[in-house]
Amino acid sequence: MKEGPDIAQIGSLIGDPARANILTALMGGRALTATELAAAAGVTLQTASAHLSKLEAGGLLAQRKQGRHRYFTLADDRVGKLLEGIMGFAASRGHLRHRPGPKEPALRKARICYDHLAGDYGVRMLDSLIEAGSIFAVGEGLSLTAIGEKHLGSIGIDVSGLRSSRRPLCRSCLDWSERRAHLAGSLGKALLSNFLDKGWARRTENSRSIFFTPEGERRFLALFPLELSDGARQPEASQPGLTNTP
Amino acid sequence: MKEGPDIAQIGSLIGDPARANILTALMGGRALTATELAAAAGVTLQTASAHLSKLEAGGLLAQRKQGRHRYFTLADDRVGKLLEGIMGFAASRGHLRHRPGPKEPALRKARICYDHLAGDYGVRMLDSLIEAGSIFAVGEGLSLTAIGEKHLGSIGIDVSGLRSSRRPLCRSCLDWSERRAHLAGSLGKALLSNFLDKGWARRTENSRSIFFTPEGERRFLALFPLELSDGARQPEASQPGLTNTP
DNA sequence: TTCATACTTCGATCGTAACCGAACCATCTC
DNA sequence: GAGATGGTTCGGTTACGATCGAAGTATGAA
Repeated sequence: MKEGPDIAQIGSLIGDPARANILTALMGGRALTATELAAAAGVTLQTASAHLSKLEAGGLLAQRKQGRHRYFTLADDRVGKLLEGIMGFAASRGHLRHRPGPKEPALRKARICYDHLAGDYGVRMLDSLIEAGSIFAVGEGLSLTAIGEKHLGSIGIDVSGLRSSRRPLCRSCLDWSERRAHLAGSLGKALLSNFLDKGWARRTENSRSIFFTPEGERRFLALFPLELSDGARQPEASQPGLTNTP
Repeated sequence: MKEGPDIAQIGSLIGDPARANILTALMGGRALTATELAAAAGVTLQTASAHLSKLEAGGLLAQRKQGRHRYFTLADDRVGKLLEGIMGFAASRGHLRHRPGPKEPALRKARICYDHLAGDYGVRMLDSLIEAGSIFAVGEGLSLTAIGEKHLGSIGIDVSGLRSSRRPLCRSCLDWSERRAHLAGSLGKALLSNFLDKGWARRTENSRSIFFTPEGERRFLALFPLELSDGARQPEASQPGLTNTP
């Protein structure tokens, strides 16, 4: 016993329902105030304050004072990835919260996962990019190709600018609703920002779901077509000479 | 609030120190009885029994009755991956258990991670395989090459047999002590089994650490050489035309 | 059958931590 | 300055869950 890092500490941080609600709310990516988080968690401000202190001490949250407000975010994208990983696991065990609520379908269709697009649309986007040869996939690894750089450049994504950041360009993130990978990393973030900037979609209040306008939806689907039928989708692309599929 | 899967439930399962000890012990990969796990967790048998019921109900554990014994294991390798992910996160935040114990160095050198080799030696093995062209890496994705299949076949790994299993052949797993990737998946498992079978190394009682014999260590290091100096190691291999590095 | 071992269930205790009311600071507006 | 809003700290209550002793069930050994 007592081997390795202390998983119990962060487990218990995530294990409290109020704190889990706070973390889930912050998965939306935007910075929220203590008051907003208290409402999200369903507790009073005092209680939320105590939770927020613990989460920050545990390294899960970062805060930034702005006037008399105190804005909280997830500490970094590693926290987001960790939480999405746990969500994926929980979803696979059927531990959905009680019963699917009315907002559930919208959430499954398109939602924000920390800072990038997830849900059916997120998965579709990655599938389409792989099919088009824009992204090269090996197992769980993703890499932008020269074709992809040109392709995305044409819709206004400055790849070379993204590459200067410390953060990996492409990262695969397991989608809890689709149980398949979608695109994360700085490129995933840039793509979602691009859609929001163009007005194709907008964020909804108090929810992680992303609402596409009819026009935006049309354009999105045109930009990311899928040739294969749904049943035949192959998430793990391979190449001659490479053998990774189970 | 109340969006998405219930992360609080599994958070609280992992969040109890006794249960965390049980899970950590089971990361060793071997099936353990309730009595053994009670000892590992530092609680009485009754208490452990209650914990084990909860963990099983939560889908983290699988049990198998054998005579009057009841053997527990992690439910599957996804649980192992989840736990290793949390460990990696916890280690990165400096949440090591209190202070490094006497067993810590051995654990950092070579240990078992569910069913494959981790620690310095695990990371070295993967680095060497990539350098030798046996494994092709793109970001976090790993793939066995034709060269690698021949190479590993020569030391007694039956790759085609492994490929028939449902489980992915190659998978990268983040090492909490080295903070870099090591090889998991059915190939990772087969390699460790191979070393143990050959007597190069053996498992230690009541610990996840792996002990290499002097002869085994010599052979292991010869089989997996490293050309690059330690400082210049490049975890994310790339290929002309592929651009994934930050 | 009898005894021992492995484990579970029951019942009671006990500690901790989540919770909120109230009071207290800090920052902004007027 | 006074008042309002955002947030923290303090104190006391409460409830849940971890814990163990004791008794009960199942399996194997003699």
